[in-house]
Parts: sequence; structure tokens; C-alpha cells
Amino acid sequence: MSLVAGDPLPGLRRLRFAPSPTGQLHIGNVRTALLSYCLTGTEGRFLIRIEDTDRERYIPEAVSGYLGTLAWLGLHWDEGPDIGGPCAPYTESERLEYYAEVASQLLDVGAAYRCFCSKERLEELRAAQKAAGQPTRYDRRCWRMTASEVEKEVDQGAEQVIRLLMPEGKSSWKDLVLGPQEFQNAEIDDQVLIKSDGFPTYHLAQVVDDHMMGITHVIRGVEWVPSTPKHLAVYSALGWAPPHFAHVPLVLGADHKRLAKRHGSGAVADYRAMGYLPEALANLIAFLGWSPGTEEEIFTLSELRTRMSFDRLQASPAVFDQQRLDHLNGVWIRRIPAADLASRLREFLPEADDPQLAQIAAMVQERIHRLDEVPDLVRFAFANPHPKSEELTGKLDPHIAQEFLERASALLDKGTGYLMEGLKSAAAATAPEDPQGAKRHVRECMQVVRVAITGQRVSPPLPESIDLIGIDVAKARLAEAMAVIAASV
RNA sequence: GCCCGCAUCGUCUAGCGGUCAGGACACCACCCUUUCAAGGUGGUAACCGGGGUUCGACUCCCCGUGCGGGUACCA
Repeated sequence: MSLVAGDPLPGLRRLRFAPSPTGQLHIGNVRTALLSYCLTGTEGRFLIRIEDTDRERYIPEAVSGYLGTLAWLGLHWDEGPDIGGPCAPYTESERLEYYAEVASQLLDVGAAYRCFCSKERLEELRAAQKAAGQPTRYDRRCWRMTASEVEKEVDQGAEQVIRLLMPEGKSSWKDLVLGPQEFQNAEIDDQVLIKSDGFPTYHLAQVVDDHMMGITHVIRGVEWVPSTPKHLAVYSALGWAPPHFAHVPLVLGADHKRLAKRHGSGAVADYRAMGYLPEALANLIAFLGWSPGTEEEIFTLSELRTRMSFDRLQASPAVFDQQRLDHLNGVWIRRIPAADLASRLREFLPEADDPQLAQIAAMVQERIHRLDEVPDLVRFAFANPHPKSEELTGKLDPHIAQEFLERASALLDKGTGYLMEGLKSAAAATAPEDPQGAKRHVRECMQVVRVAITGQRVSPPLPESIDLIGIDVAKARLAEAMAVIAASV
């Protein structure tokens, strides 16, 4: 086995997204993934790695869900657990031997030590330190054990972990987002690298894998800033060159708290179900902490990939605004071809056939913000609405409504082409003198027909709606409406 | 408690010593209009506070405040 850095394409950027399969991909995760994907650029390689080293929180089904979400967003990867690649395997639980090997190297050079302390002792230690107002850190008791004492413990099969011996001095790096960072190593705990179950912690696995996979830039959330010195210590002890680090700020909810489940649906899969387009979501997420520096605001993923750069990444946290997402989604719905919209509508309208989908797409494209608005908007096409008399007439005199419906039915004999003009002049003929009243009267008349046809006061335009259900059905609905009104007079 | 970071309209942001502090979402008004949208025009709305540095600070420095992150055999 070799621990040489995998760098199959020297000089090119290699970025990774390395989620932990513990649930569902949330906006925050996906933001990191999107930034990594975009900052990989068109020349580099983007890879996915599964960090499944926490066996207690591990959810096996999560992996395929993650990959599905990433693919839906269009974040295509060049190497990953499903497609393999030169640095396979891309799942950490399958790379245990590497971590064990590195851990023993660290032990050999004295950069790490075995620790046999029980969890109870560690808890007591922490509690005491906290009570004394001290930072909570491991007291290195096991580090002071002699070789023979350690040997004895090992021989007895005592439960052990391997801890990093945090070196003296300072750790510093030039963060691509936050700028120069410096920490006093004395303030940093001796991190556990190998847990008692033999699995590595993130801190070891991540360093080993990023090195072996030739990762050039690590993009992660700011919650990792305080542990970066630990990672730097491991790189240094092994004589490995660390990658560039870019710590991006958290995504916040409307209450300015870290975006989480309590904000409703933070899971990306839920946004898909609500009828948001991946284009819109990616567009919005990209602007959380980044902007092109111009007044452009609509970008495709591939445009983002060519335009995005580290130096325009912002260090301040951003609030995820669903109203803005609604707007952007409307923009994107209007931007894609109607045929494309039709096929995306399919999962929201399983009862519609392809020709219907095409008609529906054309008539809703300009008026929706989310795909899930469509079923309500076109419900009339799949079920007879049977509106009640008062819903039909509204504020209109029933006799006038009646007459108007009759007129509409007659006009339909000639198709829907001249329907609106005919209706308008018919309505105008019975309108009162004053201009305001006339306007209202015409509107009310039109509404009678709309309700008769669709059962709704808000619907897509009438001619298209009628074309969707067919003239015969429309005429039947008009006849029914007239009968309903007649019965109630 | 200790360590670290952040701070421009309600929100996303532009700004990188001299601007009427720009754009977008949302909101309001008007126009267009068969409803709802879309579109058009206009409007309300911001540099957290205090000290410096400077001829001049939203921009640079310090302090305060607020918000956030970390402080695990979780990532």
C-alpha cells in the first residue's frame, strides 16, 4: 500500500464534496457542494467522498439520496463512490487500512499516542475544568505513561484510542475566505484520531483522504475553523503539504439562526417536491456569499462555474430567503422552453397526458412561481367543477348572467379565437353609463363564464382553458351553469 | 467561562478614501389587463455605536455592542 498523494492530473484543481450520510442533504450542505463544484472550474476534477466514519449516526440509505439530489441539481462529479475513479474507494469505511497505517506512522514519529482513559474519567475531567473556569482539554495523562505501562495496557486488551499530540507553538494558514488565521496550539485539544471502535474520526480520515486523493482546495463551513490546526498538525507530522482552505460562512434562516430543520423544509428534496427548479435553487444558493460584482443575477450552473472565484467569496453569513427563491424560480420557469416545462410538470400532474401537458405548460408558464401551483390551477381540466349559483353570478343580476352565458355558448360555435372580443362587446352592451361601473360590469360578466368553465375565480386565460377541455365540454358546462342559475331564481 | 469569526435598505448584495451609497427580492402607488400572473413607471427603505488616522471616511486602526461558530471516541 502506498500513501503517496494521488494526483493523476498534476497542476489541476481537485475539489471534493464529502458529506456524512446521516440524513438528508440540506441547503447548507448543498451550498458547500455547489461552491466546490463551481470553484473546480472547467478544467479541474470534482469528486464525491462519503464520510461514513460515525457508525452511530450512519444511515445507509442516505448515500443514494445524496447522490440523487446532487445529480438533480446538476452538480456532476468526475469521481465518486458510484462511478469510482483513480483514488477509489471513495467511501471512508472502505479505507480503514489507510487510516490504521497513517495512525501507526504518527505513533512511530511521536506525533500521536495511545490513550486508555475511560469516558467517565474524561467527563469528570471536563466537568472539573469547566467548574474552574478553565478550557476543557485532555490532560495528557496517558501520554506520560512509560512504554512498558502502555505495553501492559495493550497486552491486557484495554480499550484504547489514538490521540494526536498537539505540538507546541502556533498554527497559521492563509484562509481563502477569512484571510490570515492564527491559533495558539496550547489552546487546542489532543484530538482523538482513531476511536475505540477502530474507526478514524473526521480529523484523521479527512486529512488522509484529501492527501491521497490529491485535493487542492478544501471548501467547508466555518464550524471547521477551530479544528484546522489539528489537521495542519497531522499534515505536518506526516510531511505532507496541506491543501488550500476556504471556510465559508453558515447559511442562516429568517431568524438569523443556523438553517436547520426547524425552519421548515431545509432538505433539498423537499424543495424539489415543492416545485422549485434546480436551476433556480442553484442560482439562489450561489448568491449566498458570492456575487459576480456586476448587476447580473441570473446564472446557469455552467456560467457560475466559469465565473466564480475564491476572491469574491464573502466572509459574512447570509440568510436564505424563500421569497427570493420564489422570484428566481418564476424567472427560471419562464426561461426554459415550454416543452421542457411540460416534461417537468409530469410528476406534478400524473393524470395529464402529453398533449395536455404541452397545453398546460404553455398556459401556466407566465403565471406560476412553483410547479406545485399547477394542479390547483388546472383542476377543472380533470374534473367537472359544478359551481353553485351564487358562485356563478357573483354580484351580477342572475338574468343578466344567464343571458351572458347564452351569448358565450353561441360564440363558442365559432371556436375560441374571437371569444374574448365577442364577450367583451356583449358585456359592454348591458353595462351602465358611468365608466367605472361599466368596467366593473364587464369584469363581472367575464367572471361568470370563467366560473362556469373552471369553477374558479382565478384561472388561466379562458380561450386556452376552453381549448384544454374542448368546446363540447365547455358548452356543456355553460349549459349546466345556466340550469343551475335558472333553478335558483 | 475561554478561543475564533462576522457587521451596508426587512432580505441577497455592489462599493475596495472623495458616489445624490447602485442593483435585485419583498412592500406601496400608478399603467397595462377577462381573473391570476407577467411586464412597464415611480416610491418607501441601509452604512450598529464610540473613539482615532486623514484635507476627507461606509471604506483603514482600536474599543464597545450585537450576531454567529468552536470548545466530543459527531461531522
